Formats: sequence, structure tokens, C-alpha cells
Amino acid sequence: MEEKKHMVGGISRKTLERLPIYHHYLEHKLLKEGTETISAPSIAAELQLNEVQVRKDLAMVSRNGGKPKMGYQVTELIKDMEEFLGYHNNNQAVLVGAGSLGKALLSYKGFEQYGVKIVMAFDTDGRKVNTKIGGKMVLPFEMLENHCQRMNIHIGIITVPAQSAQDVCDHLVAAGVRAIWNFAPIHLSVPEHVLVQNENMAVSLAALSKYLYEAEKEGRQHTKEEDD
Amino acid sequence: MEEKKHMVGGISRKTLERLPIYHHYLEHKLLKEGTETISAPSIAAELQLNEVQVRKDLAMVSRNGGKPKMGYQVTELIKDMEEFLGYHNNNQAVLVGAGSLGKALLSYKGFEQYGVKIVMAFDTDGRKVNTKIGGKMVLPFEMLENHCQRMNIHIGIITVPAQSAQDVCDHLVAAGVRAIWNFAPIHLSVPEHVLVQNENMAVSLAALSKYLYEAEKEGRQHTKEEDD
DNA sequence: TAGATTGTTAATCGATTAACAATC
DNA sequence: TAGATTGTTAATCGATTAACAATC
Repeated sequence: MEEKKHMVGGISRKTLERLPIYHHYLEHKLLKEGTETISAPSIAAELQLNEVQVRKDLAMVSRNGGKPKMGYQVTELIKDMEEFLGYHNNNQAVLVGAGSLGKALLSYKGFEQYGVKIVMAFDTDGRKVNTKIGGKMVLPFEMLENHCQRMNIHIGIITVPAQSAQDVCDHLVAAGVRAIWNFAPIHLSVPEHVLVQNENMAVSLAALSKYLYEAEKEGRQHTKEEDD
Repeated sequence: MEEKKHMVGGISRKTLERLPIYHHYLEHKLLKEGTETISAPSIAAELQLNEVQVRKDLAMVSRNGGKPKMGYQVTELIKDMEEFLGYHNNNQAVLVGAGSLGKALLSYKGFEQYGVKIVMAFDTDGRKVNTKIGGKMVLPFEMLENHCQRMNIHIGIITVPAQSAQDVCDHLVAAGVRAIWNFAPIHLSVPEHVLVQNENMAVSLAALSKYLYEAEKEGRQHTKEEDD
């Protein structure tokens, strides 16, 4: 019964994160240069990744594999990646919390390409309710469960403040949502069958800032040593 | 000379990501319950993390450590975390690309708490230039280098489309920026001394969607087996 | 004291990287 | 053929988890 959480369909989360980067690179490369075949080492060099890592990732998704000396057919590789990533899946998602971050996600065009479509939003703020953002209706929060159940929606996005996030989460779960993308900076408690992915914007920037701070501290020390 | 990239000031990236979660939990707990001391095991239980992991993380940031049987002083622990994370650093950042994502980041209140402040934005779109978003001026892109140099800004945020990202990145580097938070879904080439942190919204959602898809596929298989 | 909790050392686990035989 | 590239097995590396002695 126990599943390995970091593996999904035999593929690691890390690989899954790299695939769209390859995909974007390949599409662009193809469009610009019309290259027909490409090798793992050349991708690795371009994206500054390890050769073996790229080879393994590609081996993971490629149906027919590559040919020694030639590499992979670009168009075929792109197709295999899209298939693997579920570009054609058309999963529907709802968003709760039409604040500035919610608005940005509603307006963001990049999701549909990956097979996920945000179909509507919910908010408790009367001024936002019944407006359209990014072409999607913002509905009153009370209608969440009804709509999600009727439309059989399995993905929920939480962009409400921390204090209401758990409540929103509970309603999403009650409405049958199985996967939650959480932007509130708190830990959500959910039943075992529900997936939660946390995304904390502030954390990312804080980490970057901390890195910079430490790097510059080390830099100053080096400079000092050199001055001696 | 070679540095371990995943370590910064002796702390791993993973730990750095967990610290703000502890911080938020502690502040909230303190505010709500007025608890004076807290133990690593109780935090671990609440946040569904491993006990040892929490203990190690806390040992990393805590100045005076905890007392056996008692645990940590909550207020002290909060202070140590803030100190460690650089809440009081007041790093300045600029953002390039005032599209919907850029707007959301400009309006987001959560960054300043972590010691980072976005002070202005740049865009090439004449309709956006000289407006204010989230209280911050949007200036013409041509003024980027001048302003960044004069204000000695070291953090840049890229929220432009993929095709202009490398160009924007080059300008930021030329302007003296040392750390870049990149939302464009491409690999940026930068000099060795510049830190790049990639953030791809679509990838996160794609990964979640893929997980869900696989989980449901497995679920269906189980159901089938049970049906037999 | 007894026992909860700390801090640390050792074992495990996963992901990355290196090494290499197979092959076009 | 020779050599670039693939796919895979083994070694390394980091992060997580387990075990345990120290201590209040």
C-alpha cells in the first residue's frame, strides 16, 4: 500500500521538472534551426546539465529511443515528451482567491500548454464576484462545492491568505478535489488520498536573498584576504 | 575555489525552504496560544515532518539551543530564525516585465517580511511605463542599467516572455545584478558569479497534474483488481 | 530519579555522476 | 572500420531517517 511519494509512474519529480525545459529548448531549436536530430550530450552542453542525466531523462520518455551516433529525432522526441507530460490531457482546475496572485494565475497562458486549464475562480469579495479575469468567471465562494462536483473537477488552486487556506482546502476536498496547489504559506492537513503541492513565492525569494548575502559575505572575506 | 552549490553558509537549500514554514507556524502558535516553549517533536508532529529533521534544522539556526525536556523558547527561536533568514536585511530588488505575473509580484506583500523589497519595475510597453503598480514605479527599460547601478541593486526579477529573457538577463548582469529570479521558462546563461534561480509556474502545475493522472491511473487499476 | 528532549553519529535512501559495453 | 552516441550498471554524493548517549 505504501507508495514512494517522490516517484510517479516510475519517474522522479526532478526528472519531471527538467522535461519541460528540454521541451522548450527543443521546440525553439527546431523552429529556429530546423535541426532534425539532436544528441543528449549537445542538449546537456547547451543547458549546462550533466550528460548522463539528460541521457537518462530522454531514455525515460522516448518511445523508440535514440540511435547511436545520430541521437534523437527532434520532432519525435518533442511528441514523446508532450505525450508523457500530458499536454493533451485537458485537466480542469479551479482557483480560490482572486487577489493579485490569483489574477496573475488566471491570466497566465502557460498552463493550457501543459494540459491544465483553470476554468473558473471563487472569491468571497462581492466586488470581485461575477467579474471576469483572464476570460474566467469569478463566482461566490458558496458555490464552490456545487460547481466542482457537477463539473467533476480534480485540481484546486489556493491563493487566499494563510488564515483562510485550511478552510478553503477543506471545502475543496469536500467537493472532490484530489490535488491542491497551495500558495498560502502554511501546512495544509488533508486526507491521505489528496495531493498537496506547496508553492511559496516569498520562500523562493528569501532563499535567493540569503544565498546572495552569504556569497557576498564570502566575497568580502576573499577580498580582505587579498588585501593583506 | 570550488564551492558546493547546494550549500550556503553551511545550510542546505532544503533546510532554508523549511525555515519559513517553522517561522510561520511558531508566530501563529505563539499569537494564538501564547505558548512559551516548544519542542522539536511537537513541531514535527504538527507539520507532518520527521522529528530528526526538525531537530537538525532548529539546531542549525538556534543560537542558544534548546533545553532537554523543555524544548526551545518560542520568542527566542522566532528571533533566531528571522536573524538567520535575513528578515531585517532590506535587500532591494528590481523587476523587469510588468505583465500579469509581474504585477502580482509587485503587489505581493510577503517579500518585505523576508528582508527583500522590490523597489521599481521596468517595461518596454509605453502604456505601462510611468504608471504605478503596488506602489512602485514602472520605468522604461532603457533606464534599467542607469538606475540599478546608481541604487546599487543586486537582485533582479525577470517576468518577461521567454524570447526576451536572455536579453533582459544580460542587461541586469551588466547593471551589476548578482542574483536573478527567473520566471521565463528557459535556461539563462550568466557569468559564474551570478546566481540564477528558476521558477516555472507551469512546470509546477504540470507536475501536479501528472502526479494526479498517474495516481488516478493506479487507482483505477486497483479498482479493477478489486472488481475481479 | 525517571523520562522527555536535545544534539550527534551511523545507516539508509534517492539522485547524480562516472564508467563502460553495445551499436549504428 | 573508427568513433560518436546510446543505454545501463556501478560509484559517489547529499539529504533523510534511525539509533543513542548526554542532560535537564
